[in-house]
Amino acid sequence: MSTVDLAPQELRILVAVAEEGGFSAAAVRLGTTQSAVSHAVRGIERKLGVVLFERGRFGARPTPAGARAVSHGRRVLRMLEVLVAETRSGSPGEVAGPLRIAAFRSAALHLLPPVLERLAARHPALEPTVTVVREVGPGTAGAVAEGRADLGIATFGTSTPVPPELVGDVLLEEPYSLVHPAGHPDPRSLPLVDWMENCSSYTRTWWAAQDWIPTATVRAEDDGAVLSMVSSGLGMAIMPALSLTGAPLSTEITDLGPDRPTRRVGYVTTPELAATAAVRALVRELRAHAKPTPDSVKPQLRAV
Amino acid sequence: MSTVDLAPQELRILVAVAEEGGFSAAAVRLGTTQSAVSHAVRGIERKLGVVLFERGRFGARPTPAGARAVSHGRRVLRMLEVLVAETRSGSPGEVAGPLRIAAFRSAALHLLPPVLERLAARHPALEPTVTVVREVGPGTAGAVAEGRADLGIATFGTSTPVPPELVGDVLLEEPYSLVHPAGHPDPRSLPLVDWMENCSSYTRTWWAAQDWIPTATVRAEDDGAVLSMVSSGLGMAIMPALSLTGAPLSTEITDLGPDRPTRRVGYVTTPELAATAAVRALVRELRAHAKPTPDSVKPQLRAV
DNA sequence: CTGCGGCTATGAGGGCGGCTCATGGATCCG
DNA sequence: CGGATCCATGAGCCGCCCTCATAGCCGCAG
Repeated sequence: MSTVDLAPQELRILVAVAEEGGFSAAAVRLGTTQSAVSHAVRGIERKLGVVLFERGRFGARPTPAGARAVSHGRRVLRMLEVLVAETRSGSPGEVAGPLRIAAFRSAALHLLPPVLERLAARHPALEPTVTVVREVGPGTAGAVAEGRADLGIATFGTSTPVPPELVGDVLLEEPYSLVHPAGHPDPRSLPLVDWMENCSSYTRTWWAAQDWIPTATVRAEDDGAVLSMVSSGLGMAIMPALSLTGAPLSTEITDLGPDRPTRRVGYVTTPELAATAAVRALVRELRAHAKPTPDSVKPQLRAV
Repeated sequence: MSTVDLAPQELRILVAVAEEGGFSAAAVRLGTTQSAVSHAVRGIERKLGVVLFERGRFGARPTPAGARAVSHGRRVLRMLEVLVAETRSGSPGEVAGPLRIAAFRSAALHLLPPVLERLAARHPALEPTVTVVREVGPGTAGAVAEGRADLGIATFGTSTPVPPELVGDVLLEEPYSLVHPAGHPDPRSLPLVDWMENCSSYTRTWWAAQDWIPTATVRAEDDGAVLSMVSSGLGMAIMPALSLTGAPLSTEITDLGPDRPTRRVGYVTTPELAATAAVRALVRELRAHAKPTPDSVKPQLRAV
């Protein structure tokens, strides 16, 4: 029956400690004392009856319970921001305030710019921020789930399942193509260039059906590096369309035919932010921009 | 750049003032003084730079901005509850805490009991509360949208559209049947008994296709009153199946044939609550109980 | 018109929570 | 062993929020 109150300041302390990895560093970030942080964390732990951080020489690491508290806390803080912003703005059509977007590299470079441009034209008071997140491990969906971003541009695949507490939709399904140095006599003799985020779960099955395999495989840092290696004549690569927009003239792109592998790209957000005017506006622009794709593509995530 | 903090207590005050319709009444509900409420509201308004309530002899009514603040505030408070509950509970499979359900009368009486029984068996620590809400005007969906309930059992019809910021799904489609006093020689000669919530948008089109119309129409308070009037021989009625479960033996029910009108009953909740373990558990039980209905029924609400 | 009974607004004062300051204790490192 | 770098803890102070008491406003009844 003991109803527990967590003040916004307390939530900020939790988040800061988790992100800075220690009480002292968190205190610096918050412009307060290490002592205040220590007292506050202790008080919160007593209120909740749960230990939230493991303390040690290293600083402080969240326990599982602490991790849950932090990620919920970030969301609550974000909702409080939204409350203030949407309460202040007179007309409901008026959208303002920050909007944090997490995207993998090629989406941030080639998908988002035109969308954000039109979004800015329609809602000048909106302040979008794009953070590039490696689409490995938790990826962009993880950034959203932990409250570090409001909306993520993600690839929907079996390799990294989307957390069930998120909602989202597929925006487009894009094909992989073969890219190789322009005018090369025998592209198939070149080594295949791959990169970390291309978990190849998309392309693995496709390769299995082919009657030839590349002579060698080279790994690169990211898809941009892959593309520059290909354009330098160092190899060939199988890359998704988004990574190939703006490919240099020294490369040649050939379609892989009807059985080519594809990947689905979409957005992910938290349920509470999906109701936000800012997120809705961005989703609207994203959908409008991705219109070319037939909407026969089934959404992967359910309403509830 | 002034980052504004709203303490949970302040949010509770906003919500209480909006729901009680005045500062004094809100103070009573919160177990504090009218003065504290007045000071708090003034302080919040100064922090936000917006007038949240119109004051008058009548008490206090929220301005549009105030209404936005209140509805966001309720959600933030709910999220704080969730934070505490999920931080404390060790395993994520463990569901506990209050769960507020809004349902129209016949659903509360005939649909929910078996569902809640199985829910209680599976999650003993869950404390469901059912509130009966008239399915007129905003109805159960309104109760959910305003944060007074976590989940609503609603009828999906054209008459009262569901607010776009909610999510939900259809659970079952149930037929209307004719109910009349048992053994009556000519039921059609009896007056038709109708009730407020039966907005008749479901049945109107059906009546239009019939070759007879009832001699007279009587209005009753609710579907329970209608049923008792019918059983007393005072009239006949067109009622949905849920209202007819447990109808007394003195009534007779006749199917209306293949073209009978039907209505769709489902659940409605807010996106942020849809991610909650408690709501998910309830939805799971609701779906399991409503299984008989073919799931070919398309969901009416979208994911975002 | 005047007193009464609803409201809310406002000022003064007090208690308590959260902050700072200073210090202590633990642990690693050279 | 001293120093560095963490977090913990106690004392004291300050500000916020609450209570109490009172004032102002309006409608209503006699």
